[in-house]
Amino acid sequence: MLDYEGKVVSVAVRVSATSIVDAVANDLRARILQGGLSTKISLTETETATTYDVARPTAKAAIEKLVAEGLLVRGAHKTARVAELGPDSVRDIYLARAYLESEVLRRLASVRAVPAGAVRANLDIAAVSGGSAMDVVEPDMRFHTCLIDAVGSERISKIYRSLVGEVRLCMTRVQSLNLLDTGLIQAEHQRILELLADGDGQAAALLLDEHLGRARERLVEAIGGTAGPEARLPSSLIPL
Amino acid sequence: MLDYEGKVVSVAVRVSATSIVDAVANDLRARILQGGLSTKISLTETETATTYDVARPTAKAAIEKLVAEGLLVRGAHKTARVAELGPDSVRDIYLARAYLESEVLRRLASVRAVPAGAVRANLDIAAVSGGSAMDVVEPDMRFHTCLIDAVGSERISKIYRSLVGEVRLCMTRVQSLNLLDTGLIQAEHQRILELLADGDGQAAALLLDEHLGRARERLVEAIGGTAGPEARLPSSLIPL
DNA sequence: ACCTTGACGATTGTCTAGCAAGTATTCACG
DNA sequence: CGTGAATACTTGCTAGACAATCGTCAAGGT
Repeated sequence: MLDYEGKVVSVAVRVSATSIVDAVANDLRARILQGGLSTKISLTETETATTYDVARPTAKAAIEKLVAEGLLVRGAHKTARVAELGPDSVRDIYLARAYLESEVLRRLASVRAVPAGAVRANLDIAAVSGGSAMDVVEPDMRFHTCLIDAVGSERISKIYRSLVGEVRLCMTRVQSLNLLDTGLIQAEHQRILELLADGDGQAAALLLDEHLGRARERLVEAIGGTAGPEARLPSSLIPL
Repeated sequence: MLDYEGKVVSVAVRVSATSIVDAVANDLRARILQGGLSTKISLTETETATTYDVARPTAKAAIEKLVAEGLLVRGAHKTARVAELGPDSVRDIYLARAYLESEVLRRLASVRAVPAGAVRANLDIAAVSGGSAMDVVEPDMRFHTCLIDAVGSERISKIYRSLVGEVRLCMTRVQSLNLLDTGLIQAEHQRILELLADGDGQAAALLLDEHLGRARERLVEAIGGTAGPEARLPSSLIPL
């Protein structure tokens, strides 16, 4: 269950000599993001310790790591659970995303920078057009992450990554991910890249606001909240 | 040394029933931000445990908390030290600040929102005009924090607070804080607030970029780097 | 003289064991 | 059926210990 065979062969094939608590935290995070853990079941320290065959302080540290990341929530003397992430949290996460990405687009457009990774990610979105809707999540995330990383700021990238973790967390809550048309996503991404090449940061930021706002309200609706007006399609792209 | 008398009276006067590790982390953070700890001295786990009279895992948790905040750095099996924060780190921190605050100003201007707390903070800056240069740091920080908090996003505020912690950390490295004229700071803040009231987000964002860019390069120069061209005064405000 | 290697101290990572305190559940009783 | 107390469970924290690793430094070989 853990990619860590015993304790003696800590350095065998992998160059990454991750600590035990990191290994536990990583596997736990993967299980959470994959949706294997519901918000109802409780993540006891002793329970996680026994499942991973580690001591309780180690499991405790791993849990606290994930709590700091926002994927788990825990009160004092209370057992940890997977974060709830209701409609208000989703809106807050997407608002923070929009703040970061809007400004990033403006600054990228001011130097007419079109990140190569984003172009490739958008091509990958088109490639999986026929597959499952879940397969589009990864390239979609990669597109936005590449935009953020293009500014070359260590802290901005770190901040965005924590937000992405929460986004993926609330996406696992939605089983049917047919929230958006793949073609629409790809087309809007393409337009954003074009606007970057044109140096029109203002238009790119506005389009991104639309893009994220629609995804946000669709996600809110899928979680159980009431979708806002941003959920509707743009008038120029409504299918006949 | 710790506002926590023994272990039995965990709830005595303070309403804040902080845990022991939080109390240690808070006091440690205060000492770091106050400049009481240099980057040269090493923060050993056992050392911290003995000074605060707690067990080693408790001190370890507190140290790891501060490492996660970015105030301490520590490699594997290596002792923790106060973060170095050279010129490149300072530029990265201020870049992230600028990204967040620029977009915040744009959105605040779009609804012509002028946060009352920011107005008050700027008045406080003018009030301490005759005092020490160190006294202007607190209202200055408060001005910018109020702008961020005005958008009402829990995550954006949290993100910004972590950046502010790092800013204050590298400010403690500079003993002589005569980096900027108090009058200039106050005047630019005032102009930003006016632009918010006018709804001109673009101009507010540009002025903020100048404002932060100048502070950033002055700070870079003060800690040993070579200041960029942003350090100079605006042509309209150069004193005769 | 320089480089490699070995040893040693210091520090961290992890474990075991346990006690105290707080929370949640359950069960008896009115 | 509702309420309060007893109980089990979980967490917060401590003490002690051992292994692994890093840094330094000295000894030895080339």
